[in-house]
Amino acid sequence: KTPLKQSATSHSVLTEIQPDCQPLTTPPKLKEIPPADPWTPTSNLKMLISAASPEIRSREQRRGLSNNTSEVLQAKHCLQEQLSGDEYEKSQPSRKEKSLGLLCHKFLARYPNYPSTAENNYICLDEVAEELNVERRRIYDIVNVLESLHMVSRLAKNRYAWHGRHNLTKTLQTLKKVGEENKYTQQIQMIKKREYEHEFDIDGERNEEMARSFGSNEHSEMCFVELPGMEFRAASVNSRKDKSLRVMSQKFVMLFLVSTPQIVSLEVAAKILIGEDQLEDLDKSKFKTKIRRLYDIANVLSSLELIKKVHVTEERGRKPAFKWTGPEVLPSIRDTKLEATATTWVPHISESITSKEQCSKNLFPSRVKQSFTRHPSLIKLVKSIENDRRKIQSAPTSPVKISTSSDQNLSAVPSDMAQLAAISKHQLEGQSKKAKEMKMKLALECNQSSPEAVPKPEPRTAPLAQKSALTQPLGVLPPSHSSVSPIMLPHTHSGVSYAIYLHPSQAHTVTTYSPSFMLQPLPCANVTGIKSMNSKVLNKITTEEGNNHIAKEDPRKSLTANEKQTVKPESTSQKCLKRSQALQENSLIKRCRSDDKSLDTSPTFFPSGYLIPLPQCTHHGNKAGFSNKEKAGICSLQHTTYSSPIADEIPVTASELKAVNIPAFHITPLNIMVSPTSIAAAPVLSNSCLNSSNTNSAQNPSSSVLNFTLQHLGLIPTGVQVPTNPVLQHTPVSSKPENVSHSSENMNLKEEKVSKNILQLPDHELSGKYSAVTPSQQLSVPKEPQELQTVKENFFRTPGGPNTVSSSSGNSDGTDGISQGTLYIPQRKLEVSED
DNA sequence: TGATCCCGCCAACGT
DNA sequence: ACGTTGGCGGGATCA
Repeated sequence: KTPLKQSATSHSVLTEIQPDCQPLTTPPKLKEIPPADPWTPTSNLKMLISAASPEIRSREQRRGLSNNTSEVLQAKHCLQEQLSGDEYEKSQPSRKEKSLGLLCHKFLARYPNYPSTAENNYICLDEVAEELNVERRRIYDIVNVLESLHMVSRLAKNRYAWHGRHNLTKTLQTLKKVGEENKYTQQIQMIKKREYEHEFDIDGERNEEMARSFGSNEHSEMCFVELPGMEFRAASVNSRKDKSLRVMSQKFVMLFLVSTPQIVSLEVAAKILIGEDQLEDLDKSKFKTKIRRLYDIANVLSSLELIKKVHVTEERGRKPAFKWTGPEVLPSIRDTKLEATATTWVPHISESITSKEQCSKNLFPSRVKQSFTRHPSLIKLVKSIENDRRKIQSAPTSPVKISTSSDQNLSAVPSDMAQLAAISKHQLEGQSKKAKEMKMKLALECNQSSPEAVPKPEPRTAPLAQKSALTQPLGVLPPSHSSVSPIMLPHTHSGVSYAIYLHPSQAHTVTTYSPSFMLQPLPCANVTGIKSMNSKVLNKITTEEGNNHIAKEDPRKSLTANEKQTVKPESTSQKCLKRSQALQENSLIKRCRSDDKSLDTSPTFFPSGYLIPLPQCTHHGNKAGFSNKEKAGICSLQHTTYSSPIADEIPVTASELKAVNIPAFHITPLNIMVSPTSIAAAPVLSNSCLNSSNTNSAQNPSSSVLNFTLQHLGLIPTGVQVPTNPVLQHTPVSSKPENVSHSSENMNLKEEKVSKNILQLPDHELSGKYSAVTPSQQLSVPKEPQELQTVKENFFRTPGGPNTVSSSSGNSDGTDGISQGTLYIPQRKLEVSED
């Protein structure tokens, strides 16, 4: 049968992850095949035939491929099984053979991980379904999750474009950001806590729960997160009523990205995704359905090797879970920068604020509410807006764009630019005052910070970025090292800032790494970004979940785990104590020690105050206003409410909002010297430009300091020295051999109306445009002082690494349901076992 | 058994 | 009206 042959080819491809498997011809090839088959005049007929003996074929194929790797093994197993029952063979392809995971492998095998622009990577669902001998329905399942990762995008009915992993990094970054905004971390904690309480059947103090759920749930609604380049196209083609799978898939991924041990149990995921768990009417059936769906998603994510199945063992028993095995997701440079700009940092601040909203909540409870109420659409809007903003920002600076005068799109830009510039100016002025104030504060709070360190205020504000910025563990830069501190400090001064003082205990929370916290006498120590590295270790090892402990109480109390617990008002805490105590004492102590070592410094003091720039929060809102017109309308209203000082000052029209958002824009026309080869780098540069503009290169810490810091953070091995050029540094950290082909697949960007896109980059690559910077790309970027600065900032900012999770602790005001030291999650012992 | 999750009905949409 | 998508959950398999 001819069809088999086709499938055979795909199987061979199955072998594994080889990125470049036949990048070129997949689509055409597929097409060819059908004609080859004499027996099937019609596709339908063919389908039928294939259906008749799919298992047989697959078997044959597998045998042929027996030399292949893991896949083969499975196949063999299947075969063996079947062998035992000869007669049955035909009847049972065995469920596994039909599994979505396997199907997905086949599907993925057909397309290169990094398709070149040249080839037309179109996917015809019908063809694929046919070739893979599956019903179209199944293909939808796969495509939907791929779409959620922007690995494919729908061009038209029955037609998709294959992007492979080009956009993956960017997508993940975006998802992570959104996840943080949604306070998924806190939600997870909540759920765990609840479970815990449930176990003990403790006094049903629903009050807290109610409050908590209240806070956490609201945003559970979220729309499909789009990438800058792709959304429009897709939107034009199909209605965006996207519901489940796509969105669910994204949310699921977010959970991994914001979790510190990057392990998510199905149960927790399902609850969060359902979102209504608050009501406690855990609809059994609904829950069950959710789980089912999650399995579907997990299967394809597994095929993509982004996650893998594991089991977490708790007192309760073994629970299915998945562990993130995908790339570490670092905040994009751009984002980081923005964040930096947006937020003012105090070195010691260990607190992390997940979202601006959170900030706003804390600061202004009353107002906050509004912001919280973000409608699902809002989030989306914000996202898209942000994206737009980025584009715009990058545009001016991006060399390519400049060079390409030919762009028609550019024409639009100028006017916008002008507006933005004007606005930004305005902002700057306002901010500058505040900046001064900030400086003052900083100076007071941290002796270390030298006046020079304080950069001038930057115009650009990055709303979203804020959250992450706060996340930074102050510990990274020990206060004692005054020289260093300046670096750490974000130079941004967004206008009004508020100082929040955290208790040491809270500081703990901040730490990405929860387990260690409690014991640490010195908050700073905890702060140390121990980050994600741990996660690896954690595997198979017992890990505690729900590490975040938030305590409002006096810091001293929190010094030790025991003490801390004692402090806790809740009865639960006691119980928790019992359970967790032993554990804490054991492993935690170890960790602490190690931490201490690394930290060495010991600022005994914990001035953990951090300044939160309100304006930025506002900006967030502003952003929303910014992008899509339609959305803009909606957004603008809400945002207005945000009420940041700045916002107030400025009329809130949508257009204005836009301007506000883009402040960075004018900033510096960077003279970016980009190496010709690295077009992709351009975006990066632009980012750096923005940030760096304020920053003096002089401020940069000595390389030795940098090295020291990095080493302590575990970002680089002790022996390693970071080259002067930070950019290069990056490589070790994130570099994965994903070679970034600068080539961009030329997704039909043209379609995008976005004039702002300056992306006239010759290669049009999505990644390039959007600044999805891959490690390799970064490398290619010529060193610039500014860039250096940026990189450094990134490092410092993300001591926690990809895993850095903003802890929930932030809300001291309790506005947020979760906040209030009340959120205490008992540590539980988790055993993660791989399957 | 509980964990997985295939299968395909059928509704919501698009054309 | 018909074809495409894809939510959904019964119930078969797997471990």
